[in-house]
Order: sequence, then C-alpha cells, then structure tokens
Amino acid sequence: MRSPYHYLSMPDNHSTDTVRVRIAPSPTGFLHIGTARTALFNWLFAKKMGGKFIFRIEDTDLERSEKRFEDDIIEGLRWLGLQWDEGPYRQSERLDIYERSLRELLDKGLAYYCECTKEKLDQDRQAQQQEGKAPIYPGTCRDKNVPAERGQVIRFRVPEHETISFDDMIRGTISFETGLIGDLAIAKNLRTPLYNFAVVVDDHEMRMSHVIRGEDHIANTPKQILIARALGFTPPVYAHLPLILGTDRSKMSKRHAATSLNEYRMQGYLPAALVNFIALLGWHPLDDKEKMPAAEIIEKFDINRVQKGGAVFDVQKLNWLNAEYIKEKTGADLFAMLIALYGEEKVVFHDAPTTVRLLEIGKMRMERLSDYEALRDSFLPHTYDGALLVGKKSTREAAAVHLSKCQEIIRGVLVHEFTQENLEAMLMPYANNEGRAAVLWPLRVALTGQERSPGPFEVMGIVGKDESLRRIAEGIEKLNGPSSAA
RNA sequence: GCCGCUUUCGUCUAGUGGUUAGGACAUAGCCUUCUCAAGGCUAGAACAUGGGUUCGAUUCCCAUAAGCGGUACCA
Repeated sequence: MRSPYHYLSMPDNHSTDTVRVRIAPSPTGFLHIGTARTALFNWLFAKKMGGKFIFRIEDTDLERSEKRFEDDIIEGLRWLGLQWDEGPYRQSERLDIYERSLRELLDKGLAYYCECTKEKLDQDRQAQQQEGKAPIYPGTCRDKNVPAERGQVIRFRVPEHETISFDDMIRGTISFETGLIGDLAIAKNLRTPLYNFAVVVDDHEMRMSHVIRGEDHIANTPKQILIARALGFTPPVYAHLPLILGTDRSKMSKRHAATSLNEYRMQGYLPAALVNFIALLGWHPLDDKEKMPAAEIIEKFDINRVQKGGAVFDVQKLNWLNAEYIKEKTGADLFAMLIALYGEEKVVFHDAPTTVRLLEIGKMRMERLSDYEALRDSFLPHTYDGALLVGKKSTREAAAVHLSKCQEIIRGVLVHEFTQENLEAMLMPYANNEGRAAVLWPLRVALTGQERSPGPFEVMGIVGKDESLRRIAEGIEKLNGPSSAA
C-alpha cells in the first residue's frame, strides 16, 4: 500500500527538495474545463507542498496551434487565479534542446529513421486489426538504416519483451507489456518533435518532480518512461486524475455542455465558485464541508484522497454553488462584475445607484450573473390581463377598492422619502387590517404585471413614485374598464 | 479487436469485517409568506453480479459484467 508520504519520495536525480509540477496544455483549442481542472489540481498540490507550479505551452503541432488559443488559455488560468511561478515556456522556442536529445538517441541507435508512408502504415494497421491483433508498428524500418534524407519520421526503439510498471499516486501500480507498444514516432524530423518525446525532455529539463494529468494519459506513461530511460533520466512520480464526464458518463465534450472555460465566465459563473466546484470533482475534504475558498481548499487538499472513478459534471450543483457565492457579494460587487462582463449599456437600470439597489434586492434570485437580464426585466412594466389583478380569494370590486386606497396612500409619500422601507411602513397597517393577500396581491400585479415577481415595495423603491403611480392607475383602469372581463 | 483503468442514492461523495450505510446537489411534501425567490423542516433514493474467506461481508480475495479511456507523422 502507498504510504501517505509516498509523494515525498523524490526521484534520485532530482536533488531539489521542492515539489515542481506543471500544466502543459496545447494551444489547439480554447481552455477546456478539463485542462482547467488539471491545472487546479497541480496548483493545489504545489501550494499545499510549498512547491512550484510551472506553465508550459505544448505547441509542437504547428498545424493546429494558434495564438488566439494560447491567449485564451493564459487569460483563463489568470481569471481562475491559478498563478504560475514559471513560464509560460513554449516548446516551439526550445527546438535546440529536443534536437540535441534526438541526435543522442539516433547516435546510440535507440532511435532510427523510418521511411514508411502514412498509406503503408494504414494498410499495416488494417491488416493487423483484421487478424485480431493489436495495431502496432511492425518494425519495417527498424534495422534498415534508413538515411535521414529519406526519413518520414524518427522512431523510438521499444524493447520487445519487457514489463514496464509504475506507481501511480492515485491508482497504485500499473503495468504494460512493451510488446504491445511498438516503435513509436517521436519526431517528424530533428526540428519537429512529437508529444511523447518533447514531454519527457521538458519534464526532465524543467525538473518536474510529479506529473499530475488526466487519466487519458495512462497509456502514454510507459512510452514516456521508456524514452526517459533511454535518455538517462529518472521519470517523475505520476498521478492520473479521473476524467470529467458528461451526463452519459463519457469524456465531457461539447455535446454534453459548455466545455470552454470562457463560456462559463460569460454565463456569469464566479471564478471562486468554479474553482470550488471543480476541486470537488474527484476530491473532497475529510469533513463534509463543500463551500470553501481556495485558501481553505489548499489547506485541506490531499492528493491521496483523489477519487479513481470519473466524475460527472453536474451543472445543477455548480449553479447552486455559484448562487451561494453570489449571495455573499454586495450589490456594488455584483454591479462591477456585470459591467466588466457585459458592459454598461446592457447593465445599468435607470442609474448606477438604482442598479446597485436592484441587485441587492435581486441577488437571491440569481444563480449566474447572466440571470441579471431576467431580474432587471421583472422590474419593467409588462402587458397583462386585468383578471390577474384579482387574487384567488378576492373579487374584482375588492381589488379595485384596495388598489385605489393604496394609490391614495402612495400619493401622499414625498418623492425624497419614496423608499422601500417608508412605503412598507405606510402601507402595511392598511394591508394588515384588510388582509395582506387582498391588498398586496393586486398592488404587486399592478406594479409588475406578472404572476411571479419581486414584492411591491421593492419594485416601487426601484422604479420611483411617478412610475409606480402610473402603473397603479393603469391597474385601476383595467379593473374598472368595461373591456377587460374578469 | 487489443491494452489499460473504473464501479456506494439520479449526480458529487463519506464510511466500516458487525452502522438505522452519513452528507451535499437535485426531486417531492410541509412551514414561513402578497406571488416568486431565499430560508427552515421532513421524505423517498445506493453498496454492479456470481463465487469464495469468515461466526459475519458493502468492506478482504477471485471471476464475470458493464462503463470509460487509449490504440496517430494530435496532445
């Protein structure tokens, strides 16, 4: 069994006493929620252990890497507050380093040029599949001594019969037979390294003590261990995180839900809520506490408690958590966030102070900042059927009488005293006398035109005296008017 | 197909060789209440299956099943 301090044992050639971990995304798409989670776990581990968190951009695939994706990833990690200690390093800027190691492998005969075309390889694969065999490179060019000029790719020589095992911090011992791996391509040429090779060189060069990454990399691990060994490197300690799943339990993708972090930002999730929620996907503290700020998560974080099975991304729970975070913000906080997110024109209602008050009142109804639009909308006048003004246990006549009385009281309130509190103080005695439902229901409907809405005093406090009286007069008209049959 | 990983309420999870198998989200009901929201209370809901080991297995062992991941000149 793994000792709880398992992760403290450092590989021999890493004389450093600090934990060094990294997030190494490739800029071939917008920052994925899964990448964000991997980054978070690395960051938590580094913070917890007093180590360093390194940021490396794996842009060896020139065809698919784009600057805008790189920018998005950088911005996203910043937004989440996952500050890195070093980097971002770019693999595209480190080609000399890979070339050196590539030459070393070539010189030692541990790697060789392969002249097989893609078509030939595809054919080989298909033939093997039909025979029910594992589709691996058959070793066509292994001993052909193909000269560099004719080489399509550089392949790494994998031993034919050997068992490669490693101790995963999360899963225990995992073993693979090298015979099932086959000689893998490690570079297209000396200046174009491929993933499995570049990672090994970088993780060594950057003195990574641990590699914490998604479960989808388990099968790459023996390949990387083999390459590390060939280069004389001691591999880092590995930890493979469970995947984030969609509702059908397959790897989360666009068909399940939003996958790019930015979409969550634009929908109005707060970074603290997202960090909190994502940390709970595959991990949770000893106690049952769920809502925690990042500092507390760091304090309680223990990689030995990370789950093995994949975790379904449950938006409902994220929404709940986000709502909890919104509730503890002030109206002014929320106002600032909304402006930053959607711009002034789309946010300001009447004026800034009124909007802040509106948010103070309405934040209980928001799960996400994007819910603001609907919230603001509930303070706007709506067209409605006059029949709605009559409460369930009331009558048209009673509603008209009560509404008129309210109108009279409200007229008497001075403009500069026209606040939610004052209005409540003025109207409640009457409502208590006549029956709250009988009085307040028609009042609220007259003010909002909606079956469900914020309360009448809240609405009046926001829309002001003139507008309130206008809406009430309109309500009275609907009740008295001959056209609106109840 | 082959290789690997995984398996406790619908979901995230706690937990133990003997527990009423705990919490949270969601769902339902009730309370509060002018409606809605918020809040409070309550309820239903799980140890994948089959063999062992054992006085006793959800827990330990072995199979099976199912799910997922990988199987590139992507990362």
